Amino acid sequence: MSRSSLPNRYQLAEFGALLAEPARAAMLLALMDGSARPAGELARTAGVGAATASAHLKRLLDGGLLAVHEQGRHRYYRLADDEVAARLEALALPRAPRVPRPAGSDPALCRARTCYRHLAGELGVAMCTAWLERGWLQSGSEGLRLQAPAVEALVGAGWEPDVAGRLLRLRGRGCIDWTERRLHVGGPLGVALTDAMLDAGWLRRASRSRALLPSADGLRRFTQLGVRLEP
Amino acid sequence: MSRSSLPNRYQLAEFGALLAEPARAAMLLALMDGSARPAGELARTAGVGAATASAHLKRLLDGGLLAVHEQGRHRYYRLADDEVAARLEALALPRAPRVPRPAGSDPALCRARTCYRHLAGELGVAMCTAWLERGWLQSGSEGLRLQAPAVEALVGAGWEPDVAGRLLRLRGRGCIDWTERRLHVGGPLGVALTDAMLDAGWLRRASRSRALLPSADGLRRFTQLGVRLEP
DNA sequence: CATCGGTTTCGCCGCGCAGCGAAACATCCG
DNA sequence: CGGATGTTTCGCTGCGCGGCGAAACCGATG
Repeated sequence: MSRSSLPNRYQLAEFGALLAEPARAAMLLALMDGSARPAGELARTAGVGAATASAHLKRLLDGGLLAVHEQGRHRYYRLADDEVAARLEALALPRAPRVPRPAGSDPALCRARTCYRHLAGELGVAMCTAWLERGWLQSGSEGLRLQAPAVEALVGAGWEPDVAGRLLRLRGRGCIDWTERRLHVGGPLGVALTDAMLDAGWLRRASRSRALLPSADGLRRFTQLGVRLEP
Repeated sequence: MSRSSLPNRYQLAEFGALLAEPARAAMLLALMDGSARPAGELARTAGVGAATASAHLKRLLDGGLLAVHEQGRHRYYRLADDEVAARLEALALPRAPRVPRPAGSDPALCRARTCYRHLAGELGVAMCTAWLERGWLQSGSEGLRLQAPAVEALVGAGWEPDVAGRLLRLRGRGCIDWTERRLHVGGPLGVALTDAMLDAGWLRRASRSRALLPSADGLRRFTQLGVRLEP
């Protein structure tokens, strides 16, 4: 049991090499808030092509800095663990104990966020739970389907009937939220629902993060539709 | 005043690139104890040629990770500041507040050490101070010269007369100790004195560090010669 | 003053790797 | 099923840079 475990020259060099490329550094920084992001988004963030990004992500994965979560045709990359995040933070802030997460991305402060274009976070989970409970969502062999009473309620809340009606033909997929570890509505249905909520002004995208901010009117509407946020 | 200063991708990549080469990583690790080492020694430690090492040291210097202290024809490199050391330690130990310095190199525990082949550290400073005070060392325009009474005392302490006598022809140079910030005897005289003390068994080299361990007999001899170590 | 030893500069070689486009592969969609 | 989208693999090109030997530079040495 050695008291202090300084890395040897090769371990240190290997870690440094992983940071040494601006594209990789950009990817790591983008993931510092604990989010999991698909390869394509990281490629755009880093400013490189998809092929290049894939190679970088493979290196970071092999190097143990990233973990991957496969979901359909997407591959969500995130930092491997808190230790990696702590190392990266240490490079920036030599003496500070821990840097607080950016407010917009802190799971405790961010009640809603996008999970690749559909609503997730606390609000997404609450909506899924409530609608399953009252039968507005039905889970079948092909996934989640929205039911007619939900459409009526949405039209009653001001949505265009054709927009709401189209939702009946879309399938949803149960998606486990990273931070909540509970189910929410993904798939085409989840995306369409989220897009419609954005159009209706119930939600607003935060500028540079994946956070979604419910408006005051949106919160009222959600309450009307049976979706309650715990205080 | 931004509250948390995460580096941008280029700063992070630049720092990583400096670590990315095993030779550079070895140099940095060798300097983690706060020591200042000449370029040649670092080249040997890293296992590369002098030319290659010089290029690496230049990069580390330009990158702000090292500082250099020119002393005659030697160039002593050390970590630029505590912040750099803290960063490197953080890479190894994500959560530990600070790693204690290796015992052998801790200035508080190491009473004597070599400053490029001559005696430095607490013991070196004490010897220089005492001998200047009692006139055994004289500071002239050409540097430090040992005086006859010192030679007599050394012969009385068991040194060969010709070994001790040769010291009269050698010049010493006042050398500021890094950790003590006080004068000690460097130059040919300092080296010859140190070599003779090693031969006489007053000092012993520590295996893998620059520490010098005075023997029990050595401590007695130093006391006889007017050199007192503060407790 | 001639010499020696430590260090840096210069010139060259060769490897590693980042970047892209094209193509292959997988998944999802209506 | 056929088209669309996200991702990885493959092949290729070019740059960056680590390595060394030779030579230049400088201070120290006797």
